[in-house]
Amino acid sequence: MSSDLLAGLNPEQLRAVTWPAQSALVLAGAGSGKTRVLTTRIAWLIQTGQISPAGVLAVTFTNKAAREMQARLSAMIPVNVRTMWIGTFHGLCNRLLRMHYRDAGLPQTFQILDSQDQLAAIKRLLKSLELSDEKFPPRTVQHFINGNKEAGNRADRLTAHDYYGQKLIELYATYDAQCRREGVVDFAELLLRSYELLSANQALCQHYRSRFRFILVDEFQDTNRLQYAWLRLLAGTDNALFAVGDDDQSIYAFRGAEVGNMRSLLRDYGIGDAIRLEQNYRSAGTILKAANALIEHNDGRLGKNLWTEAGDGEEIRFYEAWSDGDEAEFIVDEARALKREGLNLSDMAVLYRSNAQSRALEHALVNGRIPYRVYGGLRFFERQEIKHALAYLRLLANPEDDNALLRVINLPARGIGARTVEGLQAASAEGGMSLWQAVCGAGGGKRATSLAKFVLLIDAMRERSEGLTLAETVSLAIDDSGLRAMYEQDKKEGEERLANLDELINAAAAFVADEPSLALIEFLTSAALEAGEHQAEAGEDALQLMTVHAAKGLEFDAVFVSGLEEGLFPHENSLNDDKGLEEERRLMYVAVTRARKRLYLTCAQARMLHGQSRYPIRSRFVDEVPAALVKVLSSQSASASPAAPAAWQSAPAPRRSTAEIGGFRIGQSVCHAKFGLGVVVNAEGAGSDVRLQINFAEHGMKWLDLRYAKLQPA
DNA sequence: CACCGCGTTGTTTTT
DNA sequence: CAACGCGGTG
Repeated sequence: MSSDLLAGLNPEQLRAVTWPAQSALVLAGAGSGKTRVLTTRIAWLIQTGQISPAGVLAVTFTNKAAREMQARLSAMIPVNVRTMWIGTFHGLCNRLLRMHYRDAGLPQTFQILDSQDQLAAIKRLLKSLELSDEKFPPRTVQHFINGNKEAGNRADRLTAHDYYGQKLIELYATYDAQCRREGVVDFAELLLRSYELLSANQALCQHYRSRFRFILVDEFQDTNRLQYAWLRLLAGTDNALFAVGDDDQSIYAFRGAEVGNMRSLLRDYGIGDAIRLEQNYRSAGTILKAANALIEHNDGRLGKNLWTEAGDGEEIRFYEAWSDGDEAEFIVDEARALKREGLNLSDMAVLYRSNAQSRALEHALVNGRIPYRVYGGLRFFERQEIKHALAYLRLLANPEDDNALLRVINLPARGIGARTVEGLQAASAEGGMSLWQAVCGAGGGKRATSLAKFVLLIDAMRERSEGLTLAETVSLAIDDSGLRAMYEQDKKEGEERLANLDELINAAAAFVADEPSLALIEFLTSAALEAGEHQAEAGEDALQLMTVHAAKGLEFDAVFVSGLEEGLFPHENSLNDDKGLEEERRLMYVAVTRARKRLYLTCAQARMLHGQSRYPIRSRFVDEVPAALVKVLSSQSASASPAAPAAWQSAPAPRRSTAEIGGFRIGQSVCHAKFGLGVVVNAEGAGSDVRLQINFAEHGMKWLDLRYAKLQPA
């Protein structure tokens, strides 16, 4: 009964769940029961007969979120979730393109390029066009292409005002031609292609419009322009677009997310006002007050204030360490203490701005014998040995896949070197054929022997794989290609890589294809689309380490937000404009709202970065937390400059609490007998052996040894 | 063709 | 402090 379904919802949640068949924007704060609202609404729509399961279209950003939604739904109502279209934008577009590959102008076996593959393809293209990657950095080209695809622009619709721009457009066009020839599709292409498929094909579009009367979108603040256009296309004028998001948690603008889509949605669909979910079920009051105060510093918000029925709870703890090592040791000690108090390590997280920061933490954790687990970094299907094995499989499925061929034509080494490959590329460009065709057509000579052997190898593999199961095929590819033998030779990393290859065989064995005859194609697709969620946790209770980005959507009893220093968090590359700074602040907001009971903020007065010591000042975000909510924990630095809460509430001007080194501080103006006026920008050393880096007005950057240099404050 | 060593260069990340 | 890319040598 629907009464069961709706039981326990608060009034706002209830309003959102039972919203009539119209478009809506739900502004869902952190910990306000967003996923519950989304899934309950789907269940309610089905239960009240407003749609059939096949009429559900629900879009998420990660596969994990999609799976969670499916799991919760099948727990709520007896329904086959496979009939529903619940998935990521890319997953759903893939589904669409597979079903209508002819209309979309794609081969049935089209494969998906992940970002790595795309970059490799672009590098290859630049090389074949003899463009220096200094003038055309591959990453810049990649960014240009993806940015334009996400704006819905094909190369032929672009115009340039200068030579450089013109070249980029040409590159874009040539890249697309290359992808078409090879039968591959990048991530942005999945979206753009399915957008074009629907907008060019009235009947098809109408079919889906009448099917998906209710479209639900999660994490709407993270959608880009093309994704919003795609949603609008499917919604047409009659369907209800139900979007859930939080502008304060928009942390992916750097890769094209448009928070502005939230305002656009209100305008485009004549939605009077957003439904606000502001009651928080996660964090203690003090933590929420801190989060609210912090995010208040941003402009142009849709506006929202989190509150809770729970009490204030504990104070927020702030610790300013001497060094990054000291900071890490502090965290280790506190984690150990919390564990003694009965908290599981897995209910505690250490968050940081960038991955490089995990090193110092890991070092201290190993020394302190605290088990930990680092999230992020290399994912399963991105590992090189896995990529190599997949490349052989892709060649079996489609020998025209130049990317795959180049990856493994000489791996393991079989006497086909760079010069030979260059020759092949020249031949393929000249003859307008794929590399595989060029390999097959190579003439006589010594080189041709090794090339002919390679053709024989791949063809033999394909023949032998006939009638085999997917797992057997994967295993065969690993063995026959010589990959296994190659890694068996490798003393250093071979063992782990072999284990991963075996894991790949296991994954293939567990893979269930929709269409058995396409099992290999489907397996390769899912490898690209789900680069591999982090593997199932080993049983051990471990402290969780991850970037703030990776922590979005998660929650922990205790959270350490570390490295709160200007230049690190907020990151220095974001300090140039207000937009960048505001995104950093939202990142901080995400970090703070991960904590249920206890929140630590930590920073260090000295930090190793890029092999150099830096002496940063405390992050402005620390100062944006009201002092009354914070308990400053004593440290050695506290005695040097007593950090009385009142003292660090003198915002907005950041106080200089930099460590002194040799009587000088970073940022200080100094005067040198010979070089004149300058500013201290960096320092290293200790005791009497101190060196300062100084930017002199007249003489530029210099390192000076304090023992010899005659330096005085200016 | 393969390997070694030097110099450069460093965000965040899902699909 | 790393990881990666390039250029030179065996």
